[in-house]
Amino acid sequence: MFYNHQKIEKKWQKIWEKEKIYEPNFKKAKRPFYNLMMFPYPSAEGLHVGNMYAFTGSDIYGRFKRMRGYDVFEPIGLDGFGIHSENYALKIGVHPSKQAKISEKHFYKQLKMIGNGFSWDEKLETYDPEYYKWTQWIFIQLFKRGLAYRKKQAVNWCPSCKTVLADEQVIAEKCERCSSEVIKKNLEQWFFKITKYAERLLKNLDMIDWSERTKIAQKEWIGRSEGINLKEKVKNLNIEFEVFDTIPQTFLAQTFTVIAPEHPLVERLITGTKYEKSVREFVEKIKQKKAVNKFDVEKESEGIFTGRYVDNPFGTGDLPIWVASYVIAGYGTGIVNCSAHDERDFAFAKKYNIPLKVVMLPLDVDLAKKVQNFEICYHHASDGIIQEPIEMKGMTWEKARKPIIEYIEKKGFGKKTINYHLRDWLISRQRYWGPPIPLVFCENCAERIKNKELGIKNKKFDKGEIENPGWIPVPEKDLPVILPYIKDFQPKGTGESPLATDKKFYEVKCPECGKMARRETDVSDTFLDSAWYYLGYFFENWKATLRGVRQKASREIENSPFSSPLIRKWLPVDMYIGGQEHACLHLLYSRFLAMVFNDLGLIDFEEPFKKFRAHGLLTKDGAKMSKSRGNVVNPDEYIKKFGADVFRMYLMFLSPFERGGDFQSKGILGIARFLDRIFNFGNSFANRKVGEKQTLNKFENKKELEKLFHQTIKKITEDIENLNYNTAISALMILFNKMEKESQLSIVNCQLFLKLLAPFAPFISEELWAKLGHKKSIHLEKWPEYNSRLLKQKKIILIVQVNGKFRDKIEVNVDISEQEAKEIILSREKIQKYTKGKEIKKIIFVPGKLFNIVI
RNA sequence: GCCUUGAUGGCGAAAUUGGCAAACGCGCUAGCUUCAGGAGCUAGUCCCUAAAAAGAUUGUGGGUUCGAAUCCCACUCAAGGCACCA
Repeated sequence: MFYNHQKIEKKWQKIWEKEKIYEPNFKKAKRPFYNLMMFPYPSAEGLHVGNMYAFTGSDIYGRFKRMRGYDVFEPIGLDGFGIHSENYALKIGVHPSKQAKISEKHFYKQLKMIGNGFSWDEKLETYDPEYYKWTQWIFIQLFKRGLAYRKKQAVNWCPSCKTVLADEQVIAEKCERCSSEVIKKNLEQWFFKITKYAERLLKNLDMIDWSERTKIAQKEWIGRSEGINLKEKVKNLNIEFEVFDTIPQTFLAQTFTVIAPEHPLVERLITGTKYEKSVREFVEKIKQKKAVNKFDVEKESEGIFTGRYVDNPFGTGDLPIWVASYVIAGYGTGIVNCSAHDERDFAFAKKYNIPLKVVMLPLDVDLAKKVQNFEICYHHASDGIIQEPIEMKGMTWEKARKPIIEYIEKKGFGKKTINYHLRDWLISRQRYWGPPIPLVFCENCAERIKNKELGIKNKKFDKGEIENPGWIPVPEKDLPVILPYIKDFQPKGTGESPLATDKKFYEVKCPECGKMARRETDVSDTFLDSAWYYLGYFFENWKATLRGVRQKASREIENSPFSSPLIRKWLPVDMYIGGQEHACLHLLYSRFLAMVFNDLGLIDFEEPFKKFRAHGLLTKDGAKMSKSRGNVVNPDEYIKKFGADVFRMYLMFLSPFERGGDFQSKGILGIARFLDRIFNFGNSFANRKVGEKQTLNKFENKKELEKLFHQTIKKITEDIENLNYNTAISALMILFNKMEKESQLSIVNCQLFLKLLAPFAPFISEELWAKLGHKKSIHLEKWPEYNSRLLKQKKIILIVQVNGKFRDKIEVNVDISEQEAKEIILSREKIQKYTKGKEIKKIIFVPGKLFNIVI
């Protein structure tokens, strides 16, 4: 019989949706399981095969958990607000609000095609005003607590997208979205204080069950480094500053100091000296080079002497202060003490003939000579021997660290300090398609705050208002600030959003004092939309459930969107699956916001995703799929031709889910054949009644097959739990190959097999299940249990080795003793061939496994 | 430079975590079939060999062990990430 997948799949999509088999009862659910997959952003015509790969992997896990008795919630939505979708709209010349509706239709259609068990009733879109109302609300909560602030600094600017970007969105100096070279611009922008949470973001990583590589990536991005801040004074000037040093062991080797060109102190150091003009020129030159990011670290380590000295607190001579291109203004204090025990410092000193000093030597005499003669730079050597200070002489570099830090602190030279590489999250964007930042700038209120008029009409200014004078949040009852329709939505490149062209939008009265004010015209970063969406599903549902109807939440702001009892019940997310590329973007931002919500008392957890697994990358002919390479695979054609089940199983059969794989369509026929055979096999049972031969559960006279069934159940159960779908499918094949060869299989065997197949091939298993006469969906059936007693073997194959080489195998009782085995084995001809005339030195016997004769 | 992951037949891969290397699938070869389709069935398919026995073989080189794809050391290559962070 021909398997008409197109007809069958359509039929079941409809039935599933109508009968709501994937909609959990949020209130009554006994064993809630939140199975989340990163929701897609519509930045192209449709989903590509990589998305399908990820969604299928997540869905198999969800279906498995559902059959294991959990109330699984598998939501879906679209991250359709923001630069990703806007860039696509720009490309095809359609207004983003119009394109959003088109994408919605197409994406949801594709997502239905793949056969996932989504809760369609709960879907959400981030551009829905009912959704971004809360994105704005969250912005205001952060503002009020002083976690959002405005600051002018050199920021990443994408000349193609014509907007600023967060550090996390700059990948290898290129824009995360369009791969253009990112440059630096000095602009005033909104930031979220994620650095305040650096330590917590780092520490909590030890408590969550995440893919190790994702955790490592976050750890490195946060970049904690412990060191010491040394106090310094500038000679003949009333200037004091600190320098950060992570390797205080060699602090006495420091012979000069370098300062970043952008450092505000540079001006004060040189004003009125003969160095003034040349240093200023140098600073300008470096700034310009840095702006276009054409700065080669290796080749262009340049500097200039400022004419000033540090009054050395250690009494080892004054340290000349240089401006050096390799110092970063934004890290540590932007000023660094330099020594012969640092490669860059060493090279810099050699280039400009600055004197060096050595305080640590290797044990090797020849090498030590070279170090002393400044021929090589000796650094980061755990076994280097410290020469100074005298108190630590003879200690190794590694061992000296602690006592030297104590020594420095005791002498009052400096203090222990921790620095992080993590920077604050740049949140504003000069684009159209995003949630308007819900703030208003009022000159009058700015004046009042500057004049310390901190309270008016019984209302006090909050922390955010005091720290950002003049900036007043939109009252929560007035949310959302609706994104106006602007025909010419193109980014302007002026440093202002297209919203700044709409007078009606930005001319508002100050919500605080009533005078004329100007609304913020920037929108917020897309990653803010997606940093809380996992909560959004519950928020809307909660409201709908309370009202007993499924409808969107009302416009009124309730106490808090997060106070739903369902959030307490369903969160944090039990299993989150997504791409590794979001390790330092979405996954970091989501954790940060959850911590903030936790601090605000909105939620009772601070880690949103208990378990996270990064799926592998699906490549095409060994290369990443991308439009520029022209190797993007369109899944629709494959689904149309072979069916969703074949496509799902083919993708999962490629390789382990967490490793990713290479899409070479030639193997797909194997899976197509396999499902075809299953379909024919299942149909041969179709005309029997369900009740018939129900008792054949016992597998009479088919001990071997019975055992295989139980082995397979065990294997697949474990494999799915570990996301090893490829070997689970292989186990299904092995079992089915055996079943086909059996002449008298019971309907029970068939049913059992279909259940094991169900998470992988939801349509065909459902179709055959129904043909067997079942009224209830197979996806709501109970997952088969295996009998571990049956798996115990009485007879086993004992492997016989001679000198560790495989020579023979014999079937014996599982509990055979060494002596018994020895007698049998040594009498065998095959073995005698090797042992004849040789002395047996040793016998290694692993019970139930192996017998090794050493001669 | 640093970090992560990986390297096993013609290809995708498997190996109970130190105990029969190559399960399962693709491809290929031969035969049988005929609902000419995305065919099906049977047998074979790591290398050397006419075949068998024996042997060699998991990127390279070394080590630990009765025994290594698996553990340790050094290196090579590939993919991805970070990178002036003192």
